[in-house]
Amino acid sequence: MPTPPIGTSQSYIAHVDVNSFYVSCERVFEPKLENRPVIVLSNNDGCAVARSSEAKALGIEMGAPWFKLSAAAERMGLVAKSSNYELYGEMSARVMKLLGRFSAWTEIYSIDEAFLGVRGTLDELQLLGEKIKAEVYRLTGLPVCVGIATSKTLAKMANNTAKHLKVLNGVCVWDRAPKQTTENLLARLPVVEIWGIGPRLTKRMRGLGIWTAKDLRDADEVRIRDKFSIVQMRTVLELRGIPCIPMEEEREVKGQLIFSRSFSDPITDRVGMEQVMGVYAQQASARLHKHQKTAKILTAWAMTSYYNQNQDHQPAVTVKLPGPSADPVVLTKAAKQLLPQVLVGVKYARAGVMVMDLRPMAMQETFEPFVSAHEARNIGSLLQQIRSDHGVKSIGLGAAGLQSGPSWEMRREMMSPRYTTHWKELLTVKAA
DNA sequence: ACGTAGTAG
DNA sequence: CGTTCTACTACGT
Repeated sequence: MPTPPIGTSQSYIAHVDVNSFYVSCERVFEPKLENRPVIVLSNNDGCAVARSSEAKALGIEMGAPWFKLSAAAERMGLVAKSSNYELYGEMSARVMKLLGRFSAWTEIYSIDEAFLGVRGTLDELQLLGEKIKAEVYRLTGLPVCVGIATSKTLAKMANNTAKHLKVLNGVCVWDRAPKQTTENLLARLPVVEIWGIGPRLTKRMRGLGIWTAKDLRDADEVRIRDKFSIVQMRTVLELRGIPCIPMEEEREVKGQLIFSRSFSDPITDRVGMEQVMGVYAQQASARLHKHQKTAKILTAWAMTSYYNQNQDHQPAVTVKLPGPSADPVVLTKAAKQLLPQVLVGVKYARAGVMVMDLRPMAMQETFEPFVSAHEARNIGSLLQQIRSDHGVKSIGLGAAGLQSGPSWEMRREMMSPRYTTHWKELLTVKAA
């Protein structure tokens, strides 16, 4: 008697992503934005980072600078919103929690995307995709598309197909479509549209006669590895439906943390830069404390605007900390080592602090020859405690602790209320 | 070990 | 005048 088959159904990957995520979040709380061209702007209201389909139809590109759009916005009926990351972060958490109901095996890939390990017949998978879409919409108000295939790369491609082909109603199970259809799609899809293939690789691939997803899938994978790298070889196999990019474990903190921002007004002096370094270093300290991590290396940098070609300057320092640390005093001191390189009178448009080589904060009794006096007295934890009780702006060291917002604080003139995270900004509903 | 290139969202 | 921010992997030295 034959043993029963272990899995009668194949293992698949579902890729779920929210349509125009930031715009959709804004629409949940402001339904009059439905069916209108809407964009969400980057920090400082600099450029468009999310566009509704109507805005895309107006020809507004990703990254289009607001100063070039603002004049014509009213005539076009275009609505712009400043980014409200607190709102998006919270909506994202709701979606991800919900997706956990459909699979115990999920990978949160970005703020608005997740991969889910799923099984079933092709028809069952179709129903599952429809169910996911309907439930996310019912419980969060956000529209998603679902792509299902045997590899992550194809699942992404299926999702993209679901977004573009209206007849699919937002769900595409790749292997369920007629062979002829998927072959045509691949033959028409430029390589730059494939996950992992950017503009540089696209150019090099064209040189080898590889223009479409079909060309790449049918290319010799060993040749691809030799001409490019193992990453692109995996892409070739993934396009053939062979999973090569595994589902990743959830990582609590990444290998590095970066704090960087463009300024609303450029910084031209050492005092200003000193304040900025203080703020970033303390933000870094706060995040490290929150995750109970320490860093061994800190890099601080500043740069002039890319568009200011006659004044190009990018000072940077990398500092090996005296020992693994999350201490705000240690980090601030390290970040300020950038200052001697800062030229007075040069217009710095942005700056940042990056901490690397992160590792878990040592337990209490570990031998620590490099502990500073501040650390020994636990000032870092104290600051962290006060921040969590009274808000991140309640306390800080030196110039970074100043209350009045310096001139380089973020410009966010069109920001929506933080509906879901601040009691005073709750949505008001009026009964007719 | 560290810096650079390339990519994603 | 002005064009986001964060984080990864691979590779070459």
